[in-house]
Amino acid sequence: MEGDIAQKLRENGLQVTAQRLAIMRAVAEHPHATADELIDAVRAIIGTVSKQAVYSSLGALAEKSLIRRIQPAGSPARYEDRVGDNHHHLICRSCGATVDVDCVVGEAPCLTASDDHGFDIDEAEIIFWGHCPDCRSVGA
Amino acid sequence: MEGDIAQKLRENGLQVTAQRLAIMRAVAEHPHATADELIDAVRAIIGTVSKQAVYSSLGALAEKSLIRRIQPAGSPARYEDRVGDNHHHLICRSCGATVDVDCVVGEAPCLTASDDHGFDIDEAEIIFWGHCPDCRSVGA
DNA sequence: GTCTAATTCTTGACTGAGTCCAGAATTCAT
DNA sequence: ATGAATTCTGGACTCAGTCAAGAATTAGAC
Repeated sequence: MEGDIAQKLRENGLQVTAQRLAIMRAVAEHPHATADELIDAVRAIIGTVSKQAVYSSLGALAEKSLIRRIQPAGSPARYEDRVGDNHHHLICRSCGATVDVDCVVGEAPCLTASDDHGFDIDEAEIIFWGHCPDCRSVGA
Repeated sequence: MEGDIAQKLRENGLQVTAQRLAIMRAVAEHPHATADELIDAVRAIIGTVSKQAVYSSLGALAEKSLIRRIQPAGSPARYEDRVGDNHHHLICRSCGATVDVDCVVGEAPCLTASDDHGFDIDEAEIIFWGHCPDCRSVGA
């Protein structure tokens, strides 16, 4: 429901705007999409948006953990809907395909570093790199 | 020894050039440096290099696993010397400080995904995000 | 419903990191 | 020494993302 989203925005002190609702919808409908792809998706929903509105909303939403941002090496940032369940990602080196992978040890295991060097760690980001079945068969 | 490096290059089918030797030295002397910082470091060693030479050499060296490239979100790529020992990184969200962390479970544990989706996985990249002691005390 | 302050959006210029290209210079096997 | 292959130089260019100023929208107070 659109209402749910509006409420989540309000709960986090964010104003409810047509752009943000559309962005949330676009992210939900296009998991792992880039900002550029989301701009197109949002335009398909409400006609027009500025690049800036999308970037700043994605930033605000990510900050409030309503969405999650992942930045794989060699690729622009991607956004997803699925938050709060410590899952990781598996990315194809040749085609960039991105899939979700549940956490190896079940319960946020890797969240603990062997030595935290005095840091206050709040997130562990894990990316598995490899080649997807399609690209392997092509010999990439 | 410079000779060791030259030999490693040859073993991997790469030609030995002044630029590459200097790049290897620069990476060794500046762990976690960005390409830009390395360009400066290389210039300090051999006087001049083109940006391109550095980028392409870093690429070739990383491909042969003579160095490792890490690409933290929101920061340019960084390079390091320490390869082959499955260690991870801990990065400060505010100042970008990067430190090495040994693997949590000792022996490349996270290298196994719960479900590989048919992918041929060759690397697991783990980045811990948080705030370093300095930035915490400043209240960042 | 109206008003006002704060937040958000638009437009467009701009930066930073990295890539592409063509020609010149080096390396290295013979 | 010689020639083929690799690597380097320099500069234009792309792509992702940021900055800034003013216009528009939102939401709480009346």
